[in-house]
Amino acid sequence: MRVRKSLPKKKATLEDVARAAGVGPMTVSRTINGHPYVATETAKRVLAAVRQLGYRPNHAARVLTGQLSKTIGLIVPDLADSFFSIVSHAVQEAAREAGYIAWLAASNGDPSIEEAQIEEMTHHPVDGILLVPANSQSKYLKAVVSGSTPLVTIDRPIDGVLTDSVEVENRAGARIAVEHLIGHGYKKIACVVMNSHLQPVKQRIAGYEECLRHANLSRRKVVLSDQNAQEVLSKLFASPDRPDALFTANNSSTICVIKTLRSLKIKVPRDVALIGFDDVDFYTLLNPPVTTIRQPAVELGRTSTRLLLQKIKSMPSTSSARTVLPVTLMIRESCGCKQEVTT
Amino acid sequence: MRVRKSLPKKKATLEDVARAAGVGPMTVSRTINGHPYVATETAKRVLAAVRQLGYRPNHAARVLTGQLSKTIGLIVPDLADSFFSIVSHAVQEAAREAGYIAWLAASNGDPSIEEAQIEEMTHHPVDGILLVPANSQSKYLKAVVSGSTPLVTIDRPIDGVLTDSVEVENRAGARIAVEHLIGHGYKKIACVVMNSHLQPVKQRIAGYEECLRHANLSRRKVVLSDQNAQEVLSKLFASPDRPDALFTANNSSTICVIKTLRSLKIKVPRDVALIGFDDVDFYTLLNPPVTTIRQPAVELGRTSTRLLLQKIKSMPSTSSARTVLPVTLMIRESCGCKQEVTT
DNA sequence: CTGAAAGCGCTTACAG
DNA sequence: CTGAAAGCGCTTACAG
Repeated sequence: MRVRKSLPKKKATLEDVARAAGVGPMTVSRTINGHPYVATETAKRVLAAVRQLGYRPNHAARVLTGQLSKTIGLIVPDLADSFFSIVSHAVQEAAREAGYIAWLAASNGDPSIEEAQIEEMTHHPVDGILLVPANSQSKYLKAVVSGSTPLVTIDRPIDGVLTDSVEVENRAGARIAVEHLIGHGYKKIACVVMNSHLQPVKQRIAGYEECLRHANLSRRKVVLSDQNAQEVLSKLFASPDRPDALFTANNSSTICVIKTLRSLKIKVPRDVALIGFDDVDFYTLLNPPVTTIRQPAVELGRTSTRLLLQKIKSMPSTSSARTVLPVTLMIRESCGCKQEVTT
Repeated sequence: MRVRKSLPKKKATLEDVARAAGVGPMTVSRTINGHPYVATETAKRVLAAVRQLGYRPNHAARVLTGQLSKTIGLIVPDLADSFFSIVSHAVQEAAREAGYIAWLAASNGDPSIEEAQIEEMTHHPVDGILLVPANSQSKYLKAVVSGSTPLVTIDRPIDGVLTDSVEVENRAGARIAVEHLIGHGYKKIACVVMNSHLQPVKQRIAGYEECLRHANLSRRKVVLSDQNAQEVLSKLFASPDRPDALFTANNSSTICVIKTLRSLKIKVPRDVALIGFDDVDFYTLLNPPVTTIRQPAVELGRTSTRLLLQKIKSMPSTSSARTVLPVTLMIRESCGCKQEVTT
């Protein structure tokens, strides 16, 4: 813990330090920035003065002279969402460890808010932006990609342009889930989705279909909204070929389905099995505990931050790449597996 | 959506605009900042030039001349925590609406990280800081409060100094919870806590004790950790006067208790009733749904942001105040209440 | 209503 | 190894 006699009214400037150390401003600047060619003796005097005055370089002045701002922007649809909040926390941490500040913004999934945030960030300026695009088709985003601010997308790519992106194995993950259901002997596996316009969800659907086609089983995609869930699912389960298993392709659909099945008195996994994509801690507390595909949220945050920071250092000669992170099947009970009650 | 022919390599400066508009730099500055005394005709020309050049004021330059940075810092223990992530989202939103940037940082509950973050923020500088203190007793924090950066604490006060703080009715909320349990006829109500060093938790315990003292019932405080939960609770329920109801004073203890009771085959509410402090969406999905005291997380974020922004505007003549937000009893089934299954 | 001057605190060349 | 000069892009007084 630093001790300070009294909080100085005016913050010390580089010149103050120079005067106190009896050197020129440049020597202070060089010392602080770890430049070579500073006599060890001089450096000591400067450092002493810095400590004594509690000097901290003025950020604005540095930026004004063309230095990096050491700030990255992160834009997610919703900071309160469990998945994005984990990603955000990881980004914040990785940024801090690298001496970077994280400017966090939420778009609420609104492309116009997203655009305004990006405009602000690029002009502020930040050194780079981490983005979970609200709309993959956005023309504006395409233009940003070819702009001068390094950008890395998280979870979702931008259509039609080559960007650095960090995603998860959506397609393969869906296949793993569906294969597991097939392994249980289920024949009528339906895929339930909300927000089916999102890239990752589309990929999960593709994985689902691919897998069933392979197994020669019939496919059935059910698009849900919070409003029509009751009606759609009750119809689905009243139909002659009602499904014996469900693959819910994202968190919101998993929750919606669980709620609705309960009110319809359809028991999981007795009446229908269930595997969801995207894991949430609370799923272990549900009855039955929900089997899911877990996404590496922390890794997503750390990896994308690292990538962006690299890109910032090596601009503009960098080529873009897609990084795909593996997912894990978390076997619990909603899929039909039994599980011992262990502590 | 703004259209740009080509992304200009160099950003336009105020002087560029002045030249394009055929006026002096000051006139541009005044126009942009909405000062009076600019001829409407001139203003029009300036604005046209601004638009045409895609001019955006340079933030660093403004800050360097002593303007507000229009940035506030928010430090929470954990961005991934459901409660703090909701608060953070609200802060971010309220800040954006006011034209402010939110610099989000997580302390991980570590006072030394917290201190480093605050130092960085104050020197950056930010115009103000929103803080969920990791350690209420910190000497460092006390010093910060008397510093020149406006500070508002969220959820937890700083001991021994007068700060602006926005909290919730911890004490009264606990009383409401315990009174509800008493209303059910329970006589042996234990209070289970984790992290009992935190101010809000202490207040909840105080409310619990106050209420039971009033009702002339015996008190019993149980301090839990994830490691000893199994042992402590099994002992508790093996004892002759085992509790017939539990008040879990925070989210982590609620979850830990629910998990442990399950593995001990103790049914809620049949064998023991339960009310938790701090509500989480998922509690509605548990069996039984958990009755809780809900904290107004969004309001906490919005109110504290508003307060901080006010303080920034009116510094330094402001007096400090504690704002206490009301909580709500969310009656579900773990307390012993029956509930119709409604959609 | 408008503008030229000076300065915010730093850093990048340029000279020693 | 060290320093004086100029400038980053804006704004605050100060003059008209």
